[in-house]
Amino acid sequence: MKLSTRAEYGIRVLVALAHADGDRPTSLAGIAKADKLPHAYIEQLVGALRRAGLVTATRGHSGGYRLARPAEQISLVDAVRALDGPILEMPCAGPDDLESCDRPQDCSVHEVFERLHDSLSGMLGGTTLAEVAAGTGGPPYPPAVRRRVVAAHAKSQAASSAAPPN
Amino acid sequence: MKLSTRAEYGIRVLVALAHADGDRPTSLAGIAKADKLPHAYIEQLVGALRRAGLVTATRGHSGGYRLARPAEQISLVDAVRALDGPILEMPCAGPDDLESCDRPQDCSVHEVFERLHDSLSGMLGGTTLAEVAAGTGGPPYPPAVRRRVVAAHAKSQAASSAAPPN
DNA sequence: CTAACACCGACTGTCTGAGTCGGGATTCAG
DNA sequence: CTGAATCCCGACTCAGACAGTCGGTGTTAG
Repeated sequence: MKLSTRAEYGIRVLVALAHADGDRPTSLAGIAKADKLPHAYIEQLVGALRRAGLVTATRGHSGGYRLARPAEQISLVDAVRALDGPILEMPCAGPDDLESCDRPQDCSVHEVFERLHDSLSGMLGGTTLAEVAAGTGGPPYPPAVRRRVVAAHAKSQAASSAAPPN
Repeated sequence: MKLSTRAEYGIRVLVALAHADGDRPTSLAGIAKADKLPHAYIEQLVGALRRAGLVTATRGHSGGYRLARPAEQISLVDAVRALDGPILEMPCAGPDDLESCDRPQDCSVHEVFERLHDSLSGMLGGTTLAEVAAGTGGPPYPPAVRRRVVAAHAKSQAASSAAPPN
């Protein structure tokens, strides 16, 4: 399980744009240098972001990119989808394509994938660029959830004999 | 973002074992045929599961595999870790390796990855084989969470101009 | 002794992710 | 009007991982 560098870099760029959100566009070259990202590469990423309507570009001298909407209205799920496509790519995840699962009748795993998908897109969809840029890495996610998550984590750690971290 | 087939098949095998949880071991050949999985392949997967202490094997004629612990005590996160390694593989996710992030100071994205990781391992760690096998795809996850997740999903769908499903 | 099973290392093919390259189109400054 | 700074785009490369396969060995029950 991993997020592609496309998504990662893309988000970094968006965050940079959210930060520099003056009225003048920001050049990719600047972001690339500041964040140590390969310029030619993020160029193509940001193309996807533009086509998805998340950023707007102004060309020519002293041109650059701007967020297309205020950072509070751009969620990470938008970014990831624009860059990586489906959030969870599986033969039979996703809330819609329940039928594409070719396993005979009782595909019990199916529901797990769905929940996984929901979990992911819920978390990503619930986080806006503004929050990330502000450093408050996320929305007011009730601490109870966090606690439960951590507890489950710890429990399963204990259960497994010698589970490696991560 | 995707789960490897290793993890998927591995979970399927585990579920099969949980189902057939009599006292006699179950042969891989049977599972492979019943579930239409490549025999030679899951053989190596199940090796990993054994080495991780999730299943035990008995060799020889009419041998096979058994769950090493009751299905209620095996969570999906155990399985995925045994099969795929780290739950979320990133330069700078994971609750522990915060330092491996080489970005200068303000790696704001960092926290996002951590939350993503928590979200994933929380969901996986909170689901046991028994629940999956029983078809109740998960623990008594409070419906409130599910609702919030779906709402966020819908919201972000609406926000993006024409976001594709999944 | 043989068939059914687990076990193992090595091997292969395909695909995708991560980036590069070279050029074109646009705009602004001097 | 020339040149520099941008965005824009398609084509290309290259390495590594993933998904399997293969051939053979060890072990046990009937």
